[in-house]
Amino acid sequence: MASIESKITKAVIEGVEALYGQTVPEKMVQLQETRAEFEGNLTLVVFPFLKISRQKPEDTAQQIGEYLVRNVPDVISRFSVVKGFLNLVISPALWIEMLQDICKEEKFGFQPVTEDSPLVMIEYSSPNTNKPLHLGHVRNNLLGWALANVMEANGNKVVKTNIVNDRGIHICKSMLAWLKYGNGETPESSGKKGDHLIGDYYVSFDKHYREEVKELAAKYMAEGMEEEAATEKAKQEAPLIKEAHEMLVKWEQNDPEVRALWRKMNEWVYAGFDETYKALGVSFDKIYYESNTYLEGKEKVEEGLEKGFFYRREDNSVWADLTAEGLDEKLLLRSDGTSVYMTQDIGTAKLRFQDFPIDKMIYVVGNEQNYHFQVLSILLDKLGFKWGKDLVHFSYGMVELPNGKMKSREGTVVDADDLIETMVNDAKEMSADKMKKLDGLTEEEACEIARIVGMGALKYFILKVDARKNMLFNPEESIDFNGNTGPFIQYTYARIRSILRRAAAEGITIPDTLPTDAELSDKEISLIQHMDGFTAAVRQAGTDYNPSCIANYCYELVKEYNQFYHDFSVLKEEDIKKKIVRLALSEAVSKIIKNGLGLLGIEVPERM
RNA sequence: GCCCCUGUAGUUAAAUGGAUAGAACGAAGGUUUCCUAAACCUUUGAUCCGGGUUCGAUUCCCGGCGGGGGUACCA
Repeated sequence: MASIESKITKAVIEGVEALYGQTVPEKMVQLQETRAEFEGNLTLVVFPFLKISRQKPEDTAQQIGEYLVRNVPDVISRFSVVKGFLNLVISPALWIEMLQDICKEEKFGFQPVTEDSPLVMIEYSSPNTNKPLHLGHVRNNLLGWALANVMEANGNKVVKTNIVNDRGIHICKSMLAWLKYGNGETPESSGKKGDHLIGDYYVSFDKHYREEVKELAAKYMAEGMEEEAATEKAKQEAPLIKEAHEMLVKWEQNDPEVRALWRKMNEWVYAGFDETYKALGVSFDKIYYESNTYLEGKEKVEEGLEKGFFYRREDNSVWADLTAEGLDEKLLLRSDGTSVYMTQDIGTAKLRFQDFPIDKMIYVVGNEQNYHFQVLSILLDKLGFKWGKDLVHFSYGMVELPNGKMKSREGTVVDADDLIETMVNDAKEMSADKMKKLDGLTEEEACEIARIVGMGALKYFILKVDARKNMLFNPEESIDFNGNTGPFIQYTYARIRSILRRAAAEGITIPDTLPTDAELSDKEISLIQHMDGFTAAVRQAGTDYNPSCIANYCYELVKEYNQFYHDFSVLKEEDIKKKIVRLALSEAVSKIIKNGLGLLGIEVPERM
């Protein structure tokens, strides 16, 4: 409708000028879909013009309507006025034309990427290497992947990147526990996925550490300390944590043994992550490791110090004073010279800037980091990164469970691998009895469909929610395959494909030129009109950085098609023109579903 | 304390400042000689409170109340 809407917008602007002698900005022309209870396809809201026309809403609408029918009769065949709303009936031939465009265009609604397109880098996932991925990571990965697709569909060159937090005290904890309690266990010997193996040792460390703290605190209390102070001291003095710190120091000093173990264990974790990423269907163009970037960050901070952006305190720690920007002072280097989170992000930025001519940087990170990115933006800008000031923190909400927040220590995390397996298995069970109707499917094909549907359910469940909002993940509801769910949309796709296969078998294909004089029912027009909304949904997802509107759009479209599907027969229609139009409609809907879900990283099955 | 985000049916969640707030799940009922019933239809039920701007406010502004997050040597 881009074309229809812009035609009308132009005509309205001309009309207002001819009638009332004033040019109005395009923004004032508000066109919306006509509500089902009134006749018409598009509705112009005339309230904004009242000040110019100096007449009653009804009269203004009537005058504009008459002007349009007179001047663009090929676009608008007739109109009606309800209060301040001018309902326009669009000429049927235009709808057919639009339908044809949708069918022809392979990537309907997308903008082409050219050499001159801006380069957008998207960072997402960003795991720690001491534990497997959980539900929170799943939301991050799905959003990051979808956002990358959306940016590309809006005509940007996209580089997907991951920063792996592969160093620090937490990794040392896993390493230490493995040395102490591991008996040389490996992924091969235990049959565990590498990331789960390491995660288990992280948990094991925590368990032993807490025991030590408890004992030590009891000892301090026996010596007369208050409970709180005793616990605090015990946390710092426990032998295990001291050992872990020693290990971290050795790591920083490049101790060969520690480094070798670190490398070995990280490799196990990466192998595990790769499996999970593959199952989620996400990938990266470039992976950065914090062990390579944290030193760069220190250098960059020193540089900023020399230039006078930052200052050093008496205890040797380095700070940025952001009070002028209305923020606090922020630590950049600890008094012992070691780096913090912010330092590492600055170093990573430096490397990225060296590697790519980045025009825009998007960080997909949870909303608990809002303040961090506000500060990072200012710091990068000060340090001379041209994209620093406008960096986008794609800030998504937490995932909560019915019984509260996820906490790894309390064992209330939902593991990503478990979740994926459960979803796919449920899809398999679900389809087992439905599959009877699909003869000739091999076991392998049935499994593939179950995988597509199970993952579709999971992805859609997460992506349909506004990214900024915290969401509740109810494991039972997420497996639902009815209602506003991925499988519901996939099912419609499969049915349409089935219709098209049958039509092809009957020797009916959609011609390059659709019959422009075919009759269209209101439902068919409304469906074509909705299809065009896809373009707007893709644009909006790109400007708002919010994939959820695409998910909701697809659902609306499918719902509408399903009603159509039940009211009309596509294949049994005798009027060949109508039949072709309905086939074209079905084809167009299936194409949009495929493109739309594709943006979300959801596959569509040819049959299910 | 200060800063940021958020508040819509029992639940999960839509709505560039536009018409009677649109769905899904749940609950109750109905539809299949018909292109895939994983479908469709009917019934049930909601904008936290108080002001303001506007022809018009779920949306924007101010003040309460509720929920979440951050808050300087954790990442």
